[in-house]
Amino acid sequence: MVSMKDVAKECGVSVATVSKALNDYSDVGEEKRREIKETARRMGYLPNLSARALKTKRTYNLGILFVDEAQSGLTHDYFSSIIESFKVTAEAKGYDITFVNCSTPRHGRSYYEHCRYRGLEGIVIACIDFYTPEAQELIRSDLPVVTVDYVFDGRPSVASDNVRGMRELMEYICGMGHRKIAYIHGLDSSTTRDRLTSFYRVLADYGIEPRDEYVRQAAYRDTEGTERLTYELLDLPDRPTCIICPDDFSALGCIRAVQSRGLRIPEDISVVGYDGITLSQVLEPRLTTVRQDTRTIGRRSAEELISLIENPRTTLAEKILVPGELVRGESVRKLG
Amino acid sequence: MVSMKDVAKECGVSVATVSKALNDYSDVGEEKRREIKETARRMGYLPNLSARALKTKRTYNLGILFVDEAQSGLTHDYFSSIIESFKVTAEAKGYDITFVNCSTPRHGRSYYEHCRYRGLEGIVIACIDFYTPEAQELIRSDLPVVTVDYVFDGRPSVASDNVRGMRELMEYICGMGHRKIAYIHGLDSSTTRDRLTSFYRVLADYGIEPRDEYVRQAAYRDTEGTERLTYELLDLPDRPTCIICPDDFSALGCIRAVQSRGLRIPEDISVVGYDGITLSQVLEPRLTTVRQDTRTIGRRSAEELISLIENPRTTLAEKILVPGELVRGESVRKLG
DNA sequence: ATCAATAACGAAATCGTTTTAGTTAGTGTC
DNA sequence: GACACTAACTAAAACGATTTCGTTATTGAT
Repeated sequence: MVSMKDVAKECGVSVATVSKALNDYSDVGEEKRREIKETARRMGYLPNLSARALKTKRTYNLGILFVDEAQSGLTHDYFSSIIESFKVTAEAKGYDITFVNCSTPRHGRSYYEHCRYRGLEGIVIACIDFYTPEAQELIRSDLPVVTVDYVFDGRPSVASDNVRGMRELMEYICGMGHRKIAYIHGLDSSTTRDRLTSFYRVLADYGIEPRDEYVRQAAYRDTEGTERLTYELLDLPDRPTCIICPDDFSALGCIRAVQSRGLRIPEDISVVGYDGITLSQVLEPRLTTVRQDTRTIGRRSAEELISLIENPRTTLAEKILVPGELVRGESVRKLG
Repeated sequence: MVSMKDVAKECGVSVATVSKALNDYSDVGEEKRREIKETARRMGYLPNLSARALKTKRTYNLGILFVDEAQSGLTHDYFSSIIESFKVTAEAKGYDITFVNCSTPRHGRSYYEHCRYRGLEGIVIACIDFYTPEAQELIRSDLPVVTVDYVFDGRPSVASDNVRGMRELMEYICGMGHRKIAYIHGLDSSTTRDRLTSFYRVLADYGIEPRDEYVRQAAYRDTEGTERLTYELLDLPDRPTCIICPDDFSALGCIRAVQSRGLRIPEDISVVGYDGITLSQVLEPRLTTVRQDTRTIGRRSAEELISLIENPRTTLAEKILVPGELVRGESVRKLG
């Protein structure tokens, strides 16, 4: 590998001058600067990041913590899209992205230790169990951290506005005349709680008495669980006219159940999802859902994180809420 | 940050001794070694990767090149699963994974230059256009490289065995009595060519005359294209009894078309996909498809790459073929 | 001519490791 | 007691950049 020393020798100057020329310091002549830059290019010089990082403490490397337990991480459309958008934004600003090692390697380091070890300048955390001691250590640490869909006091976070999203979805459903609305919600998390809150509020707004037997719980993306619970809902003496699924993917389970009972969507029963992933719009009928703005969530996370790194003193908006968008598919029937 | 110097001072020894103790060199006393390791731990010492890399030229960082043009990268189930598996394997061996920057940042470096700059020790390449000059530069470079689903002479690659996979699928379809088989194949690539080869071979094996009007082309994962082509196939005077889609996801388009013509799967027409992603098994009816072994593909890619890095002299198997597995769903009807 | 200011460059220290080549002290042998 | 060995440690030179503090030469003002 050709180093600054080589370039310096070639140009007959010192390494200091080469460094300054390449970094556009003011105290190097216009002539020399051009010559040095040109020979560096010609010789195929590439700066050595390790050496630079050693001096400057800057690695221009961001970490992304993202646990994929049982296929629900990288192969999870919602989070994958967020990551993709995060990546694009960060790269445009000159940062690279490294996965935070989570399969606890031989050295047995914690997330935090691993981030320090790897020299990551900031971390975005998404799609993990935020309540493990290890996760908490990282969130509370001195490293710049941005969390996605989870709010920790005093730390910046970017989240989908589930309160508003579910409100819009519910108002649409109620506006279509539905009064018997079932909600198969996801496992407990701030996301789930926000959506539940809106679910009950809108019911109240419309003067609808909430019914316990209409509210069930399944894991996100669990098609089998949602399928099973749908059967239960369909077997109710007074069955709902609309079923809200935890998310678009699990809605597939709901759809299976409905179809195998010989019912049609939306003629016999309405079904809605949440997320707005591509899948939801290629189903027949097109699913009514709330599209979460993953582009913006990813982009804002990156911007926030980088700003945190580059101007540590700045007080930042601590909680960024990104609104979703109601997608009126064809899976909700107008009643009455 | 606490460095070796701090640990050395605390223990009253030299940095050299600390380094040797921590790296288990033989010429440091058992007593001292234990003491040093213990104080290092107690003081929260973490090795500085940049400094180490500067000396040893080892970063324990692998690159993954993976272009996500128009949502077909990270949000692509097949490749996402491969990456996930690659990641797990590599991390278990002490390596971290960094995305190779592909959105050409301000410095305007090529893939290769970026890899060198970032100090990546090896690269796995998947899901990109292998025929760009930039990609070729990287593939032909002196960096350890493993390609997925693409074979370049003399360089190691890991690929799904599409020849065998399509053969099994076709033999199953023919075995079910189908003779009028349409194939909507993907855009040209070695994967597509392998599958086409098997498609025609099995037709020949069964003495079936290939019919041009049954062979169409759509982009992978393009539901709309597949939907449109399905209409064309259904409108044929002598329409096929079975349609092979480019992949599971695009099969959704095919299914839409079939359903909106009022036809049923598999009673009126059989439909099969390829990939075996989760989606395919939660559809109604469950899709007949070929499950590609993403776990193995990812794992072998990582093993191959790391072996290439750690024992550069070793001559390795240059092309690793990973067999898939026929998944007999419910979407192919038995004829006759 | 003198002095201060500036422009353009270089020497050398530094970042935190690794590693080579010693050095020192202790042990065993004859 | 002299010798060779070994065990256990250290000093110091890298690695490739950045950056501080000089140094020198030139310019402009007086």
